[in-house]
Amino acid sequence: MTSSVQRKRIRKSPDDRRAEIVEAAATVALTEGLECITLRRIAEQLDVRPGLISHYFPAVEDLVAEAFGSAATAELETLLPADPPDGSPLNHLARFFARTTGPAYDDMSRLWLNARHLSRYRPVLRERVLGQESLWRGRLTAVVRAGVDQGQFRTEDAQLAAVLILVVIDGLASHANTGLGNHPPSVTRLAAATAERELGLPDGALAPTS
Amino acid sequence: MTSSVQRKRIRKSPDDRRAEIVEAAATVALTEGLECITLRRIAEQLDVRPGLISHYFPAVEDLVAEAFGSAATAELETLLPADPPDGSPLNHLARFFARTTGPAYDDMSRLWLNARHLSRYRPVLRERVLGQESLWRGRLTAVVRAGVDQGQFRTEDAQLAAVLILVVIDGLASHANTGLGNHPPSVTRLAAATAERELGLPDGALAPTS
DNA sequence: TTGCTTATTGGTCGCACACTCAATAGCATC
DNA sequence: GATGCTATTGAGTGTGCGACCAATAAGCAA
Repeated sequence: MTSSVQRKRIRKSPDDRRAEIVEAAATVALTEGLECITLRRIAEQLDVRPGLISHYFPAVEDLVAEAFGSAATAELETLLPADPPDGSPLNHLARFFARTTGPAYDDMSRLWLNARHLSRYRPVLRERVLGQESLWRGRLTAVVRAGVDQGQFRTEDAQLAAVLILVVIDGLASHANTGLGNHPPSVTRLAAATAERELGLPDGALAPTS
Repeated sequence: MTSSVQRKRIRKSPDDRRAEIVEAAATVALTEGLECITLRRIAEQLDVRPGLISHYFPAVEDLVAEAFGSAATAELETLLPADPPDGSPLNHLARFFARTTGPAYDDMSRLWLNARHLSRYRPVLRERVLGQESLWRGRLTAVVRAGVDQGQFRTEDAQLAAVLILVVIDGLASHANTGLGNHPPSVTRLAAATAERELGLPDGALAPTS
């Protein structure tokens, strides 16, 4: 008959709970960074006990990888949906470029930086990052290829062009990350020009001239 | 008369000790990452007690910033010496490009990634990163400007061109970091072509055609 | 040689972390 | 309403971290 107050327990199906945990972790990853994914932090956010997180993810590293994968997949689906909605490849690419160089992409670009760095120490995360890179590259390559097929783009190697675009975007993001921040639009314009040239597009076709 | 064995103490001048500590921390930063700069780790490497490190750096964060600054400055001095040795701006730039996209730059490129990410949480480090960015940008801009003056390069805005080159290099490094690793030389070539175009150089002037 | 300054130590504190596991209570099923 | 399965808890372990500080010895100056 100890006076200890017992905690109200809410019991959920393993699938639901797992999904909840991953979602919470993905949110924390995007807003605070992957290293803030701790048992305590996630448990607090879900109002459960740390032990429960451990129960579903015996090793935190697995949860970290899962969270990154979840966030990256969701973001990619927004940027370049698998089943292309209406619009030409040029439209899709222009939107992709505009979004990934815009402020709405800040969190995700930070997360990429974060994940790439951390993946040096965490093998499980590393695999996920490689997987996502390949996914993003594939998706973008498909768009480029479609554009070539429709005569909108002209390039020798679609995949190579896609990688170049990703490299340039990552470079911009990497620089922006410190907060030199929003480099003058001129840099973004120059980066766009690089992509435009590679795809045989006229100046300003991908992003508005500043 | 306790039987505790007393440690042999080696007493050095504050300046020497400080320099020693920063150097050790810079090495750790380059090889293991900035988060491995801990009182215990650095103390162990120098064969002193953790308290001593605290004595010189009451806040570890300051040591981290110092270590990054030291490593970055040393690297820049190697890549783009302040007092240019013999060689034309084109030579200097070509060497800079070759080195920063080569394997010898791996550690430093990882460190940049590391520092940019960490600077999100550590204000002191952040300031250092911004300072180094400005330093690198300035140094590279000077080279570009010299090349323009000598008629080797042709570009409207030297600083803008310099930033674009840095962005492309960072993008390559960021990608390479995960270990997709050494992307095919073709990507590097494409990146070089971007810089060449921006500087009004013929194809292959900056880096050998693959 | 003696004395004094101070660089260095050793010990300790409090905190946050991941991980473990027996006990327990929520809930689907009958 | 009773039963059984298991999702969830509570309590605890051990590790590594930054920070603090009184005591101490190294080595310079007198």
